Amino acid sequence: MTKQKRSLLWFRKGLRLHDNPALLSSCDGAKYLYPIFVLDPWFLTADRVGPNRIQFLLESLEDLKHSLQARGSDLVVLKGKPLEVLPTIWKTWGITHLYFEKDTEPYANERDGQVRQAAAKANIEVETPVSHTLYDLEMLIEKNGGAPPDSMKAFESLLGKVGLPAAPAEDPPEKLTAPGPELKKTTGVYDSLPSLKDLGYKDEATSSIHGGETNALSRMSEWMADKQRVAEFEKPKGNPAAFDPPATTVLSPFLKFGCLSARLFHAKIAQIEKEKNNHTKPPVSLRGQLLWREFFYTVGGATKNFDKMEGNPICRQIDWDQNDEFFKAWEESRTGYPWIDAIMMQLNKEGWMHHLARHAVACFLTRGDLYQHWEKGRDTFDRLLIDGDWHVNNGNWMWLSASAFFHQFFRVYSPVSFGKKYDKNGDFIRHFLPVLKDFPAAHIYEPWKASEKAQKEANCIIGKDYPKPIVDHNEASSSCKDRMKAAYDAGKETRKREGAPSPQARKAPKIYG
DNA sequence: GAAAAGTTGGTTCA
DNA sequence: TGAACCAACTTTTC
Repeated sequence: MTKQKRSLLWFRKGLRLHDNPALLSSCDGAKYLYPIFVLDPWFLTADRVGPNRIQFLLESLEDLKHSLQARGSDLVVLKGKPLEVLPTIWKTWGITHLYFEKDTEPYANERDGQVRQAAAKANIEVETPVSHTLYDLEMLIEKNGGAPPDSMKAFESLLGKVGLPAAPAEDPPEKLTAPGPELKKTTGVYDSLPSLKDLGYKDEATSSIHGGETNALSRMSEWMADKQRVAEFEKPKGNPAAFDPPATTVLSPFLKFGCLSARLFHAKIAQIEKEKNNHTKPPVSLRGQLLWREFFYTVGGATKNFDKMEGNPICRQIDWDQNDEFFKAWEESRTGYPWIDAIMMQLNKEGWMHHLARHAVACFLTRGDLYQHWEKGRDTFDRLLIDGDWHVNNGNWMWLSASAFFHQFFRVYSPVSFGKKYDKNGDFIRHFLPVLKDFPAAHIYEPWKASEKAQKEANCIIGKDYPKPIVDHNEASSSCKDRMKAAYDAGKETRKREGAPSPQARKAPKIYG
């Protein structure tokens, strides 16, 4: 007689019921279903993940729990290293099958490999469907001849061969497989979800963006109700200074945690594109934004040392400075450039900025002004962004620092003109840097140029109440450009000497489990 | 091998 | 507001 099927459904990302193939398979023919989330202490330190993202996660878990309960199921949350927690509970619950969504981040991949091994030893069947990305990345790499595409153009032509992404999975049944009776009686499970404080966080969350599948779906519907806006979406034309409301969808945090399925979002956009004769196209269109995410996932998953400069075959080797004063000033909104400092305040408070605002501060920290290493800025974003995503974040930092993908290092954003172009009056600065709010529009982007009298009238003395600029942008950017050119030239010499990395050398490291 | 393109530059001048 | 110019990278297209 065969054993009764008892499914363990391990949520990590993919915090949703819609388009969730792992959920469907786990219910299929099962006697009991045990849905869990494991709070891994590796993530739960303020220097690795800030309170805004953890709060967003907790809200997403709360929402998921309610949705599961509404369908006769439940969710329990445990704390500990997955490799220790999982074997304990699958023994206690007599688990026969384990389901979780595939995750290609290095930490997750390593962790999941070990979990698979432990599961195999315990005779547990494991199934890990792809539902975080539009495509199975392994398949994309294979179709591309074993190496990742190195530009968006190449990626688009690869997608041309592969076709459209699969449709989202069907919705789960109204009545899910019931949880086993011992689900909540197990040692170590949280009766109700822990708070930030319970998890050891001293600071409160300050973001106005709140997590969960319910919020994700309503935000998406609301945004897409205006079909014309979807059809005309053109990323480079967005306004980085708009914050109430922002110029983009702000769905990225929901995609990061899988509260929203990329495949569902893609299908909804494609539907509108079908209805409209005129619509923008990738890479600038709204659908194109999902393709950028997919591009960075594909390249990031198949490039050695993707999150480092050294030993990274696609990353230019650049002689970045190490100046902790500069870096701290950037991180703590003390550069003396209001446009830059206001964006960094938004990052700290909201855990989200417009894409172009990210460009402005990333360029300023690296090739534009301060010549600090992109890895340091990457770490700050990774800690503070609610949507902080390993693949996308690393990819974009290499892009902005002209280390990979983008090479026109002589195009530098001005920390004064760029913001002014969109927000002449400086409302964005006034909101996020209230110390400057009384400066007239003529001085708000360059308050150090205001006379002593004007500074007094604005109740803000530059050098005392708000810092003077830490560098002269014209001097700094011109020196940065010279150094970038020298670094590029040196790299060219090296490549000539050693030859470009062969496709073989660029072959994907085994990180797809 | 030359020309054009590359999701999102800045400044100046009419 | 838009065109010309700045200085000049790599990849793609022809």
